[in-house]
Amino acid sequence: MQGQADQRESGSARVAESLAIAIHEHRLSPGMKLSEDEVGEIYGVSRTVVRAALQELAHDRLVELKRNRGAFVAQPSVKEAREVFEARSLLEPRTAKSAAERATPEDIKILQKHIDEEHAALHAGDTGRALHLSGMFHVEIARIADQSTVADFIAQLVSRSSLIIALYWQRRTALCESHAHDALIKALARRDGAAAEELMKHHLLDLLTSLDLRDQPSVPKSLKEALN
Amino acid sequence: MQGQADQRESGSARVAESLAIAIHEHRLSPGMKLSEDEVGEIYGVSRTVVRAALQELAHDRLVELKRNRGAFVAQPSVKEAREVFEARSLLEPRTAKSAAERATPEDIKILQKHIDEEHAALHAGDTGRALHLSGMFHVEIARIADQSTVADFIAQLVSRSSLIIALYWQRRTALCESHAHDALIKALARRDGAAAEELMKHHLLDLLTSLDLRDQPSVPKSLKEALN
DNA sequence: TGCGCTAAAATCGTATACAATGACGTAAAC
DNA sequence: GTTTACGTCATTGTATACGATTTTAGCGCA
Repeated sequence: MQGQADQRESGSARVAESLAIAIHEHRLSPGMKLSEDEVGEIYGVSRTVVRAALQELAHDRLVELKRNRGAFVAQPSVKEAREVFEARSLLEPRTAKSAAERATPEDIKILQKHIDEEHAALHAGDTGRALHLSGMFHVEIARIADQSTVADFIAQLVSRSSLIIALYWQRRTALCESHAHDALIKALARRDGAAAEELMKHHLLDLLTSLDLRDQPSVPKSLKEALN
Repeated sequence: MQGQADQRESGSARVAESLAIAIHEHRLSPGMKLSEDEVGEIYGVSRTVVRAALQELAHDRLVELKRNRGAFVAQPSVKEAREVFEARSLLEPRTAKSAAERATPEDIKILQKHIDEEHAALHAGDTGRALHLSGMFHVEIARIADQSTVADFIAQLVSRSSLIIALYWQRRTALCESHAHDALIKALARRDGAAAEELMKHHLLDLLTSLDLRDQPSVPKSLKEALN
């Protein structure tokens, strides 16, 4: 995702990406322990490459490395959650504006495909995959803006947002938020930068307010973690 | 820098920080090869920890990892240089505004100390250290804004800016740019958020325009690299 | 039963060893 | 003289081994 450009995907990059997707799709929950031996056995690689992968994920704040204790799927605090969306609100609206001013018909097609797949996944009941694709939509917009540096940051923030949603999402809002993406793609298609910027800004605000950020640090999986 | 919070600084973190500072201070030039054996011998550690450190630096885009070829101090392209300053212009002005609204007298003292040390280093002829301290000033402002997520991004962008300056700085501007930081600190001291935002915006613009971003990709150290 | 101590088991941090890939120099052919 | 093929060397990628730290289970005792 944010790794350096390897022509042939290195072992650690493959493991890191697989784990990252699993986290995005909420198949790995916040707080879960990622034992080096266990992960290595699953992917058929040695602890060396697993450690490299975990370090990469730790750098993206998707896992937390505790010295001599191991790697755990990160559990963003309420403060961190607010910070992530604050950072996104600084980066994404302006980036959406740039994207709107540069979007080609092919770009629009790719975005539309993302949305279609997202709807399909949602219809199939695979909310995890739908969430993942929803995030990819944001990253794709940054890519269209031809700002790979900002795109990397946004990709990282989207990843962390996935963890934040896993922890703080309020169940009552049934309809995920597909309308926002539809409106965005329309603004991009007609190259309306100002509209895209405004839509993205409100979309992020809606996302933030749909979270329940009232203090409860997390939902610990076991009593021990609760009392740690 | 952006690593996970380790209570006791791990070996790789120590090596990575030392290398990062050396890069910030322009003691390691863009394009230089960082042999694992060599670095390991210097710091008295094995290649295992050196590799971890290099991977961390690669994630921050300070070094470039070429598969089966090794690690090299990064040589940001002109496009990357523009992207870095574009990202900074998205993040730093608003962050400076937040910092101004939150700055305590102690914060101002710390910032002033940074400036003083910077001036002292400059006076002592240690331009490398002055440049490093100048970057730390920007990171410190983000820290004052109490936005650690954004602060991490800014820290990474400042690091990369150091490399960009090493490659594209125009020598003719003698006076580094100390006035800008002085003006900023004054705005922060009187809690003038709007002024701080505007000052930071122009400061970054000045920095960008003081670079010579006309295409020459770099100054290769040897003929071979030139023809690679 | 509950608490504290001890020891064993598990897991991580680092070093070393081996395999694989690319770099470089030499030599032969055109 | 230039170029290409090959062999050797150096350097990285991965696996394994060992020591250090933490966790946990067992045991005795209050």
